[in-house]
Amino acid sequence: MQFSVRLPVATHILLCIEKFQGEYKTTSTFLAGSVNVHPVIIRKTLGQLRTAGLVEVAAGVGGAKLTRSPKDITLLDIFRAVEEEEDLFHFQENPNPQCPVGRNIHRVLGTRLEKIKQHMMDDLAAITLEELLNAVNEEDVP
Amino acid sequence: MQFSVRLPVATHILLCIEKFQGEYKTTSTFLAGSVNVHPVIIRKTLGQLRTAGLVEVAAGVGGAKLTRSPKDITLLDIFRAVEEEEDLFHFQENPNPQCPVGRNIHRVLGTRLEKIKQHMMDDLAAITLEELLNAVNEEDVP
DNA sequence: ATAGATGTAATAATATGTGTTACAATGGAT
DNA sequence: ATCCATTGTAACACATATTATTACATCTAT
Repeated sequence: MQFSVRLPVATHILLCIEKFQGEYKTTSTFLAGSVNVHPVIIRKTLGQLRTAGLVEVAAGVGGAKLTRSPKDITLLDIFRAVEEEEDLFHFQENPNPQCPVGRNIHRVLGTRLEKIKQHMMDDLAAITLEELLNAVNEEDVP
Repeated sequence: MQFSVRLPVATHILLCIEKFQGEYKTTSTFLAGSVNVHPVIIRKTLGQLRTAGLVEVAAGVGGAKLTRSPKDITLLDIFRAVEEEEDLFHFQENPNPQCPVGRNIHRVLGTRLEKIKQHMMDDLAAITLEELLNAVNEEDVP
């Protein structure tokens, strides 16, 4: 079980938008060429990023740009833009309320798993697009 | 995107095995009654827990028991027993190596996501079956 | 031997993720 | 005003993962 490719792809898109700003028009086809997915996937993802307020996309003319500085965009912003807000783990719906384990498992285990998810969110929030962009620029191994 | 019901179900199973040890024979049908899933799901999950060395199952006669104390079984043990070992996020296979973002994204983002997964594993390792069992016993709200 | 139980394969139904085609709508360029 | 590259979005196809269920061979205390 793993999270989908959407966070990595969305992050890739945002990095390209910022890196190539002014140099190339970052159309869905251009971005698709870097990420290596179908342009429609790019457009769908850009749509989610636009809904989340992270990018502005020029309808008609084409191209996208960030709405704010890369230092103010975190992986958590991107994660929330492309993933549903839900529990980290799926719980069995109707455990037996006659059983002391059954009637307590969701609360007892759920609260603890909730905290783990919160840690994950905190970790994602600590990584900015700027940090990733710097790493790409400084550690580039052509 | 969320993890499957397997970790919660496996944890439920282990809690029941320990809680009802000596009182009831914890067969797949008995456990299925508490978890509210099909007995075959229980048997498959018990199979994974047995492979991981967490339980012994009495073939033929029926019933299961833990191989060690609940304080020595963590959620990480259970997680590893029922989930594949893989990256937390799925990466796009072939990003464009001509693009500075494309040829660095996997390493730059991957190493950071790897750390987040490690934190999650550490969090899971910090929660023991004993802690959960105590919580079930002490906070039981019938 | 029998009865109840496990181990496991096979199948089905459902959901999710990803790729693709198609096309209306947009908006600058001419 | 028209053209054309582009976006936005629906529709569909396909693969994979998850969960439920049936079936049955195997096991073991009695």
